[in-house]
Amino acid sequence: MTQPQRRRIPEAAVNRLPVYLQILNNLHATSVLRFSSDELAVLAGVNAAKVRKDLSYLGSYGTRGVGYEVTYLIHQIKRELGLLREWNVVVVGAGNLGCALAKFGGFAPRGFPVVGIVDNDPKKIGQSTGSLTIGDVRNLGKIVRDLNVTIGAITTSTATAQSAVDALIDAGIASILNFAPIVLATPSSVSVRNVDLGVELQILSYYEQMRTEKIEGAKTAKAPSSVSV
Amino acid sequence: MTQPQRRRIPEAAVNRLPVYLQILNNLHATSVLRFSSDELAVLAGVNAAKVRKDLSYLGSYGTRGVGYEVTYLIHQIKRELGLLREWNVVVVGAGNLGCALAKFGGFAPRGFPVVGIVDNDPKKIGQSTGSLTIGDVRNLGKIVRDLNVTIGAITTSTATAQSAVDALIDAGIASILNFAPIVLATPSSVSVRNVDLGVELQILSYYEQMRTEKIEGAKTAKAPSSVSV
DNA sequence: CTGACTTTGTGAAAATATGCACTAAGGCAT
DNA sequence: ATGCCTTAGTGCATATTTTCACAAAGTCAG
Repeated sequence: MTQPQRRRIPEAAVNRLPVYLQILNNLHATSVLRFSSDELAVLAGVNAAKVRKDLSYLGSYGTRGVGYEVTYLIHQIKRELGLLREWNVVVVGAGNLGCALAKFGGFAPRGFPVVGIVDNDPKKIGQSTGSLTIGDVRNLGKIVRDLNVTIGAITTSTATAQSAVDALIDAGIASILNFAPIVLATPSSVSVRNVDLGVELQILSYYEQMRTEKIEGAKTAKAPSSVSV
Repeated sequence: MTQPQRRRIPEAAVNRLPVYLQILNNLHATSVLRFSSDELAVLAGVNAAKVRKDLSYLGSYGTRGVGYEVTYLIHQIKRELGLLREWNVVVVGAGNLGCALAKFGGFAPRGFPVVGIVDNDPKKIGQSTGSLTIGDVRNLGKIVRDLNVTIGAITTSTATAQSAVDALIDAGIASILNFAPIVLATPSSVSVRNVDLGVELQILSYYEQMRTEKIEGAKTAKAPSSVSV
């Protein structure tokens, strides 16, 4: 064992680190230099002990009696999340959403430049969207190789989403952001994050209904106040 | 206690029910009449015991030795999630995303019609997007009352998201779908679901980095294969 | 230098969630 | 009818996550 032995961070904590990072970036923008676990906890809407435990997975970067340094912690979270480098993204499916993602410049500055977009529709292939030209999904392997892509975003129709993910996996992609409302079949070595507004609305519906019933009858419903997707 | 005593469903199960529903709707569309917990488990990418336990929170609606009826289970999940009625949605923030949500007809048929959209920009107020006219955010209270809105979607800039949520809460809204990359301050009686692609990409980045390191060194990284937001 | 005060880092307890493995029930062939 | 086969429902063990509560470690005033 030559390396400083990287701790495996619990999944629940990994899901919160980007939120902390977001907040710390804001603090930094407003010239705040230091923060305590309590302050971050309030801003993130979580328990202070949870903040400390989450941050402790990164190492012991706080000072007792004082707190944490904003810029230093930002660096440590970025290091842990792999944000000290860029990860190139390819979009599969050049519909409304796919083109919007390709045009939207907001990801490049955060380290996730969209470097390619492909479709299977001959009418779309060759057209341009933003600064990109829509490629042929059959060339996905070459695109991934040539442009050093590591993340694939699926914005196809539901019907073609599975073949899109198959193509991405064939091309060697192991990280997928899926916008199609379908559960993709993937090997366990591949990470998939699903973004499905329908699912989110239905979850809200459940707790809304609980509240409605509670008012009418006398039930006990406890909804999670805030959930990060 | 007059009612048949509604069980409180664990949060983790609530998050999965919409996924099951999605799959069952597909099965129904392909004329499948029955399914076993095993079959649904494969399609949903989860453990069969988990499927059975999740479905058992709805009641005992399966038949041993046979399985579950597709249409009956669809009905039961909808009932539990509160999807037997419609929930009206108002969009706050008439930018690209907000207008896209207003125009996109995909939510109305799933029970979440977008009935209003508002903004604080005088230049936008009065213009139309899809079949809706952009209203003044200062009239939110009236809009919510008149159109019987229960869910608010925040698609404003990050800077105005908190005032948007304050306005929604003032108007009596308790279910919020937030697209702004910020943690909203809300009373605990309000449900918030956050949709933040930056967060999703950063989580993918973490596991991608783990894989990369694993290949170079000899580490143990275990990424969750698929996660529903 | 000392003692009061603050805040981290972390064991340990509590709460949730998962998954195994078995029992109970129903269908179906004989 | 009988008995085999299948699959739901669930008790229980395990794993994960959250929270508490306190010792350790630092700052700072005097």
